[in-house]
Amino acid sequence: MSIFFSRQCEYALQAVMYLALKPEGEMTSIKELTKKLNIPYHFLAKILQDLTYKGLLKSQKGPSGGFALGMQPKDITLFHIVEAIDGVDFTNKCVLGFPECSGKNPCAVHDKWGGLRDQIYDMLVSKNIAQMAKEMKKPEYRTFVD
Amino acid sequence: MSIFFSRQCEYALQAVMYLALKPEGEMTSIKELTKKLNIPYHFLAKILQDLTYKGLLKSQKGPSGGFALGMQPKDITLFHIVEAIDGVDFTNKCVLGFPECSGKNPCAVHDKWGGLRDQIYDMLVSKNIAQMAKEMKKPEYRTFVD
DNA sequence: ATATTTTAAGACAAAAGAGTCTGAAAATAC
DNA sequence: GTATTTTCAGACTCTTTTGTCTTAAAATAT
Repeated sequence: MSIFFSRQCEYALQAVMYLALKPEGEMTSIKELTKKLNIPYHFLAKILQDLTYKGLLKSQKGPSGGFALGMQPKDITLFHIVEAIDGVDFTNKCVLGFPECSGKNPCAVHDKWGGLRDQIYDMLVSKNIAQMAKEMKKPEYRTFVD
Repeated sequence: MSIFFSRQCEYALQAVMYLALKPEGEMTSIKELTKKLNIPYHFLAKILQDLTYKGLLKSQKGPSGGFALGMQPKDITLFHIVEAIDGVDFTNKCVLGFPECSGKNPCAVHDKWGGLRDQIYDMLVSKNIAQMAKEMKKPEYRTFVD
């Protein structure tokens, strides 16, 4: 099982961050993405199509075609991607699964989780996708191997 | 989808907290639990059997039988239950799903998530199950309806 | 125009998660 | 000992998630 995001969503986050490192206007093929990120080809294809349909990416068919960001990098955050793929139920659901849990009728960790939820949200929106991706390219990190 | 724990795990957490409110030695039947917590009967049965096998609960067959805590309430935390049902991969896996993410090769949110992970852990171990359950019984809360 | 390279679309398969059903086994009560 | 009440065990089904495969459609290059 994945930790917090679905597998699809993890792949989406990784792919968009990878695209964010490319020079504006340059298209990247699924082939390159699956190779570099080690994601099943057709599975990733569907995810990228989905993100394209939702406007986060744009696509181009034919030779030298591929995918690129559909908006300005500074206007995209991890939260946008999570929103598009997994939805954002985590912002309002009880972490222990009590259906009746609410501010007036809180579960035992209601407030604690409330704070954590806000911090998770913050983690997803505090930097844009270009900043995020750049962090990962630093020579001492190199999560994206050339 | 559930937020952070699997459905099974949510049910397990809820059931154990419910049992923690019962006087020591008293057995509670699946029937009562499913009724009060609104969990599918046979599904809960399997979960309780699992927790029993792992020593967190004890069981008793026959009339006036049922389930009860298998250890002192003060020695059980939410973490023990999560550990038994979902496992604790969340304590060491990358939240973005990068297989190669580590302290030496961190993803863009590695440190941020590290802090959050610790806080989640803390949420699960800072109080024992009896304290947790009592919070939920407070008259002004009443997540457990009589 | 034709061949090539790419995404688009949808059916399909495999695996995991959630939930159901049935019958056996054990404990109790009578 | 018999009937009843409970857990125990396992097979089964349904749904969701993950992943694969095939064919079509569009764009490009020659």
